[in-house]
Order: sequence, then C-alpha cells, then structure tokens
Amino acid sequence: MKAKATSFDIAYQAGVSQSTVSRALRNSPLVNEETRIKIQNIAKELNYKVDKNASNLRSQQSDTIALLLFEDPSNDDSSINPFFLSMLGSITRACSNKGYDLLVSFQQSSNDWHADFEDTNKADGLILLGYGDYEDYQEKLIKLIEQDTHFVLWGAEVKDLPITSIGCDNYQGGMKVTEHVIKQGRKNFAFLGDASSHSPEFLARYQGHCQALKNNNLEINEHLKVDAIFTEEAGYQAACELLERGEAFDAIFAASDLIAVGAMRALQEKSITIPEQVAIVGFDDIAVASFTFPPLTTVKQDTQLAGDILVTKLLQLIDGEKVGASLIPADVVVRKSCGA
Amino acid sequence: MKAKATSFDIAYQAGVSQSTVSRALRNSPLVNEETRIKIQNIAKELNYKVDKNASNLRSQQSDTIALLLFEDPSNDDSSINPFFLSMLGSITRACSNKGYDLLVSFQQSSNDWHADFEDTNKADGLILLGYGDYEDYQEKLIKLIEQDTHFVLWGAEVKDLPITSIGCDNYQGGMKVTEHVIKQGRKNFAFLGDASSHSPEFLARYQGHCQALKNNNLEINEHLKVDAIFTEEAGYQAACELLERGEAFDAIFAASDLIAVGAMRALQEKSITIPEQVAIVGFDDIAVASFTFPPLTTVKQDTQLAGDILVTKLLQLIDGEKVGASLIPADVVVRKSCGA
DNA sequence: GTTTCGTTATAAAACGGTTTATATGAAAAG
DNA sequence: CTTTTCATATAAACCGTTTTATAACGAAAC
Repeated sequence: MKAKATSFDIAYQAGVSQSTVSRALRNSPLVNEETRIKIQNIAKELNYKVDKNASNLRSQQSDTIALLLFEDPSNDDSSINPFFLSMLGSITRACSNKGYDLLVSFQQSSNDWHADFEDTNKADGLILLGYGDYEDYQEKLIKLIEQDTHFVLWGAEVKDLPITSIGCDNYQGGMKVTEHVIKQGRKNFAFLGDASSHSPEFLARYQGHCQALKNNNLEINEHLKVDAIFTEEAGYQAACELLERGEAFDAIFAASDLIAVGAMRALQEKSITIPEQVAIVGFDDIAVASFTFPPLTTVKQDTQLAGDILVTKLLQLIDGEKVGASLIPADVVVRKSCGA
Repeated sequence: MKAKATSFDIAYQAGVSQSTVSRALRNSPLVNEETRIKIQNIAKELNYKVDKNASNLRSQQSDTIALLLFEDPSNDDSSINPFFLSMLGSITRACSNKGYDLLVSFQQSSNDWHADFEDTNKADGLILLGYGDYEDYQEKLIKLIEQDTHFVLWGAEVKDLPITSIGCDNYQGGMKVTEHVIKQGRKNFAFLGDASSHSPEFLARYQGHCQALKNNNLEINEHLKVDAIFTEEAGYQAACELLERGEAFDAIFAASDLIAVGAMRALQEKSITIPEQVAIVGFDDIAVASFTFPPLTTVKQDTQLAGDILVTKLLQLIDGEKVGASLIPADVVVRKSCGA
C-alpha cells in the first residue's frame, strides 16, 4: 500500500497551500467555495482521512469521552451487571449521536486508577458508572476535582463535593413500589440490601420504602432487614438468612433485581410460593426481570434517558458551563411477583 | 490550574535534555538508572502524564482498538442483543489485560460506515461484531482489505475473502443440542431461524441440526422450518406461524435464545406445555436463558474465551503476523426446557 | 491616483512528544 | 600516549495537523 495521503499531498495536487487544505476540509469561511470544492474532491479521490492524533494534538481536544465502569471487586470474573450493560448501550448511542467517540474501561479494582484518559488527552471528559459506594473512591474523586477533570457520575449525590451526579430517583422509586405492594394487602415487609452510606442508592431506596410504610401506618421491622450487595448470590444468601430468623413476613423489597432473583431462588427451594405466600419486588428492571417465574415487579430506571443526560451534561461541563445534579424518574413496572 | 507539565518542564528541573526525559519515562536502556529514577520522581511530583496525541502521532500507533457493533436495522431503538453485550464485556476485559484501550461504536445503519478509526489513526485495529449477514457489508469488507486495515470479525467464515474470522462452532453446537433432545425421545423437530446464506451462523446451526437428525434416521420436515431473525419478537411471530401450519411437532430448535424466548411466549399463550408437549432449545446462553420458565436448554458460547481470542488475534495481525480463522467450542447447557 | 478595506491565500509557528544522527567523556586496547 | 570502544546524553528532525501573523490583490472610497 502506498503511504497514506496527507494534507500536503492534497495541497500539491490542488496547487494551494497546506493550510488552505486544512481549512477547506473543515468548511472554514476563510476559503473560497470554488477552492473548497476542488480540495474536497481531491481529498475524496485520494481517500484522505484527517489524522486525529495530529489534529487533536494541535487543537487540544479529542471529541472523545471515556466511560469508566466500576465493578465490585467481589465480582471477579463473572458477568457484568446487566444494568450497567444497559447503561453502556445507551451511553454509546448518546455519544455517537453527539459526534463523540467513546472509550470504555473497567476499573477492575480500586488500586488501579491509571486510566488517566483526560490527563493524557485521550478524552475530553469522563463518565463514572458504578453501584453506589463511591465513598471508597472519595479521595480519587477529590483528586479528579483538583485536576479540573471534567466528569459526571452516575448515582446518588456525593455529599460535600461539587460533583455533577446523575441518578435515578431512588427514594421515589422505593416509595412507589412499596406503596403498590401495600395496596395488594401486604403488611410485613422484609428488605434485602445494604442500606448504609456505603450504598447511597440502596439507602435511598430503603428510605423511600420506609416512608411508604410510615404513610400507611405500618411497622418497620428491623429484624426483617438483611444486608446484601447487589449480586444474585448475595440475594440468595440474604434470603436464606432472613428465613432462618424465623420472623414472619409476606413481602420482600429487594434493593436490586439481581438480589430479588437470588431471593426468589432461595424461596422456591423452600417451596414458598410467590406471590401467594410472599410477594417480592426488585429495582432496576433488568432484562431478566420479565422472564423470572413469576415475572418480577420492579422499578424501571430509564437507561435511555439516563445515558442521554449523562452525555449531555458532560458535554456542557466540557464547554465550561456549570451544571447541577439531576434525578431521573423511577417508574414501577407491575408484573406478577407482587401479587397484582 | 497551572498549565499541564510537559516533558520540557521535567527536563529543565532535572537538568537534562527533553529527549532523555522521553526515554527515561519509557524505561529505555539508553538512559542511566540513576538519571532515570531522578526523572521519574520529578515526573511523579509534577503529576506529569504523557500526551497520547503527541506520542501516538510520532510513533504512529495508538495502543487502542475499536469495536464496531452491528445491530440489525430493524432493532431501531430498543435494547441491544444481550449476547453482544456479553461479548462487549469480555472484549473490554481482554483489551485492558493487554494494555489496550477500547473504542466502542455502534454502526447503526448500513449507510454510515464513517467510523474510520484506523484511517484516522485513532485505533490500530478493528473488531467487527454482528450477527451473521456480513453479506450486506461485503463491499465494505473488501474496502477494508484493500486499505490494509487490521481487523477481525466475529462470526462464520466469510467465503472468498481473506478475513480473520472467529466464531463459535455453530455446526457442532447445533448437532450436539439436537442429539441431546433426540435422546429425550423427541422425533419431530421444528426449526426457527433464518437458515440462509444471509445468516451463515444460523445456517451452520441448522446444518448441524440436520446432521443430527440424519445420524438418528429422523426425517427433516421442511414444513416445520420457519424463518426468523434473531429477535424475541421474530421468535414469537415464527412460532405463531408454525402453529398455524398445523403440522405436528414435539420439539423446537430455535436458532437463538431470543427466538426461543419469543417462541415460548407464543406456546404458553396457546397453553402448550413445555417441555411436556413441546421441548425447546435455543442457542447463545444469554443471561435470560436460566430464568425463563422453564429454564431454557441452550448452547453456550464461551464469550470470555471468544473475547480473548478476538483481541489476541487482532494484536497478532497488527504485529504483522498471518493468522487464520478459528472456531470456539460450543457446549450444551442442559436445563428444563428440553425435557431432561 | 493614492489610500483603505475586504477577501482569499500563504508561510511559519505551534502542539508535545519519539527517533535519528551526532557528540562527549571515560575506560579499554594498542 | 594515541586510538577504539562503550555507555550515556544531546540537538535537531519529524509526525500531520491547526492556528496565528502576513501578504497579495482587486474593488471601493477619497
């Protein structure tokens, strides 16, 4: 293959200077239309493509954003949380709509924060995507802020830090889905999930849940609350623990669909019928939720919208605008598992 | 924020030349250990990061590969095929293990092939990921070859073109899963899927399926074969069509899990019991497969391995090696839907 | 017929590294 | 003591653009 054509080759063929070529290809008003068309034709003919490294180097922007996915370390090699996968899809789409390229990277464990995409000028900004627990990363977030890195973060608001976070309205979601189950006549709710400051999203869901109970004069029974991280296995374990406690309950609110799915497995092993004996609801509306048996009632986070907002706000930040946090509505998706 | 430090700043502080800095930071043997350590310390202190655009420009390589995802145009805005999402995950992991960055892009429709990642030097090579039907893209593949673009392709071998394709052993998979169902005593098989040259993978699965029937002296009934693209909706439609034909059958081999899931929905609507009246098996082993009711027997494609091989082979191509196509084993995952 | 202005093009200077060709000084060889 | 050799460092060229500072030219203004 002959060497790749450069803007100089085009300049030579067109009988103009290289800078004119550069301008013509970017439709600069500084070049006469006739000249521009001639140059663009030659460029097409030579199959010329602008060298992004050169152009990015000079212009100091990459038209690229980087997506950093945080996986829980416990989730070593298995499959990725389907909710994030779904987000990833919508973010990719949103980027390409805006004419940006997307770099994807997994932050596999907390010790390697070495994907310095913006520092190295590979990207103009970052999207941080993980499940709660940014506390572990707090010092790293601070470092990002200090370095004036442009980034947005999926999840609950990070307290005391000026961070543009975009998240689902977990509180509303938890409240709405709980109220829906209450309307089915359930009174004794168990909660599965880590409702601590380590998981601000789970915490918000739990608080919404509690609010719904209060609004309906129902008791919040701490004995029916079991910790669990967001995985299916954790859900299974938590449900087993719950059953061992021997406390009576007729409904479960799981902080994530994966937890719910794991819990269903545990219940079914003990031949507890869903939703007759125990109603169960989750959160996220992952693809699997509509295929469980019975299908899982859950709270849908609009990932399409979320991806769009994440990208849009990030681009605004890059443009130097000030943008605040925002919440995306959470809607209950009613299926069979809640006894409706 | 003060201007970002450059290698010149470090050179100045260290009292050496800029080229020495460049070498020191890349652990070149041309620089004395003492000097190197001094320089690296200063770099750390200044929070210096190599500008990738500059370094890529000069060295003419990006340590980045691009993943192009082909979605069926019919699948306009809905969710992405979970199988690809799973591949995406494993490819991302494989890349980061090899120290490469990954650009992700959706080729939304056939008309915009403008993600010229390699031509623009944004990436050193390409991974093409789609479901069969590369025929539509044939001319574009030819163009890629002509331009000496480095790329690997997921899927069946493309005939007559020197392309490094990596795919699952669809033939074996189709055969093995069919034989497994035959062992359960089923004799009248329906096939749902587009078994044409448009979908070389589905075709191979079908051919393996037929081989298994032949090996067991069973009849291949063309009336029980219904076309379907790879989506759930297509599976639903195809199953309805199949039922309307009125031909008797006691087993379905669906060319993909999504088709199988759609077909199950159709059967259940007609109150046909699975697996008692009709056994059904799919292909891919997407996450949903283990949560359907009954859980779906299917053929697992090892996406972890696939991602690894795709990346490894692409890097070999980039290194100038010749690498051939390869097949990944397909293993039957037995669940309830086949009547085992 | 100068002067002024607007349009279009150019030459040259970045951008921040990597790499090639070259220099320096000390140790080894003659 | 001179010549080679080796290890280390440097200066300068280069990668292919974008951008800034200038120039050239014809038309309009004076």
